[in-house]
Amino acid sequence: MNTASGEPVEEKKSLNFLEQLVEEDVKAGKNNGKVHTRFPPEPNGYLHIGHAKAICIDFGMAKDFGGKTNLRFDDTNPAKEETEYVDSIKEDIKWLGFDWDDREFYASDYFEQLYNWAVKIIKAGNAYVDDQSSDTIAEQKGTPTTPGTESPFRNRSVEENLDLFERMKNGEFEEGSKVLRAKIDMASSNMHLRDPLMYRILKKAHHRTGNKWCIYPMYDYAHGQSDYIEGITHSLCTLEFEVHRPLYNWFLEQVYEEGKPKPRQIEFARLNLSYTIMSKRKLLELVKDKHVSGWDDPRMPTLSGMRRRGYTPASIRNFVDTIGVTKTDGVSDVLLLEHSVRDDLNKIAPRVMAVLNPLKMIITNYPEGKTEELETPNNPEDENAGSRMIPFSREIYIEQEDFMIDPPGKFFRLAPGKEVRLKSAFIVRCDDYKMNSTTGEPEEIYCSYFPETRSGGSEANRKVKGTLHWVSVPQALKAEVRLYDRLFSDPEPDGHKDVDFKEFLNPDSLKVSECYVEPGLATAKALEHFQFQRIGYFNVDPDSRPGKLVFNRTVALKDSWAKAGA
RNA sequence: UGUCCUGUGGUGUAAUUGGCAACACGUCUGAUUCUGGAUCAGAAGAGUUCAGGUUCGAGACCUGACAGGACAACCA
Repeated sequence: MNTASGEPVEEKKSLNFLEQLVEEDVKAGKNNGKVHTRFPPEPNGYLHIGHAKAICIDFGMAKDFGGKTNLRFDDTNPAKEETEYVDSIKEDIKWLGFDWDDREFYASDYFEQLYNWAVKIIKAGNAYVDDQSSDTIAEQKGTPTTPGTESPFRNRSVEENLDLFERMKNGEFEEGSKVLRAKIDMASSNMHLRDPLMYRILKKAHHRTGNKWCIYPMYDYAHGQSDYIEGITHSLCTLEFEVHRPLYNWFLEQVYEEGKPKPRQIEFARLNLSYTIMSKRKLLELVKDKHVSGWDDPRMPTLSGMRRRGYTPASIRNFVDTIGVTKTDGVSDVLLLEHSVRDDLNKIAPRVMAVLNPLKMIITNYPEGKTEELETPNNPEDENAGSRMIPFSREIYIEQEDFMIDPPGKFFRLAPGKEVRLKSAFIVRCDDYKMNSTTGEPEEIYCSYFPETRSGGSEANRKVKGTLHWVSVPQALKAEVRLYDRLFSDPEPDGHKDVDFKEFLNPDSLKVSECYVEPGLATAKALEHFQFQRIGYFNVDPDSRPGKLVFNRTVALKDSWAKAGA
């Protein structure tokens, strides 16, 4: 944008609350004005659209302030974590368009350091080994409204604690028989400060450290210290960690050395999407119980599922950008997401001819056996997209719903006696039709065409209300289409206390059928995007094979005719 | 009956030393179109959860309600 004088005008976009806080820190010279963030997934599931928001924020914030972002796997629980998830997470972040360079870290890389710091905290008298069972510890925790009670082991000597903790590490005790706890305040109004666990005994192999350790640090202890080790300045996370912040800071103070970057935790609202569930546990349930074909089922809100469905990285980034960053948790409408894909695909997806529910049209005055090639633009929204040739002949398929024997007033399509344009071809008039005696539906329609109305021809400018897409019968390719719809029929499937979210599974979320597509699609590659003209955006499923094409519907085109309730 | 956080059109957000509530999506008109798409023009829709207070002036500041969310895993 420019002013009359040619001066560039800064498009003033207001900063979100996170950017404001970070900017204040930078201006105040904290951490020498540096900004370094991290994205810390736990490798226990696939990334979903909610993670995409966090990724965009973590990487975007650093980029905006000239800093870097680390990828750190928060792998402190060997019982749940697997390498399969590590690989998929890396693939998804790259696909989304972000890069961590060589800064790929693991909390498990820090186990030794974390252990040494724990020893230091014990020596300072701020941690102790507790011999009680988890049930007893839970009981002593109190409730949000009543204070907890102190463990009888709370005041063991430093020497005894040191000895016990080392023996815990050496595997001398059974799983669950001892834990290391921070000694803070059993009466705190913040439950997380009531002597939280730092370490538990887990005799399980870890996906990276194998059997080297049999004690593993808890999230609160490991996460903040990992931030500190990596020189993270801003530890951005979701709102549910808000109450953890005092503990985050407490642990940090135990080991902090002057002059080093001091990470600051700031929380933002996680993404909630209507008609969608975001819980990893529940998504896993859908996979395990075979309600979907896998983590990458195109109906899943996972990034791998959305990629397969035909969502583009840009559409997801734009979506995240439009919903913004705040501390108010609400539910964003999937409509915004869908608008975002349409918007992106409209600009980049080549238009092709495809007929989902074929109805044969015979053009009675077109020479039998003749075929001609007609030129059609690849994408009218993109001047550089060029054009291609498509075959036309005496018999073509049109969409069943584009023909009505007795149409209502504003029906712009084909009906007996009416004229319509065939996209990039001719204007035709319907003269007659044949009914199928068993179905009671039209089976074939007979039309005459007007040779001079060919696109670019002398009568091409004749006004007709409707334009139909079509596919020439002899050259048509048969393909499979998978028509996807929302996985759930309720706006908040997991928002009902007494009803299981699976009750809201949409039985029509997938309809598989056959269609006819133009011959040029024979060479379409997996994940390639197209617009099936007048129908919707589709992409090629990885299941697709030469001779057995498979298309997924990403999202339908907006349809004001259907919406009018016709 | 605790502590912390949050309340702005249907939805998501904006209003940066207090100054006539803005934008996007959606909705509805109309124009245009060889996609009933896209595009363009326009309209409706909130007086900012409520009640007090400070002020010439409050969405913003103060007080008190109310509503929603988070927190009592050897999960992250």
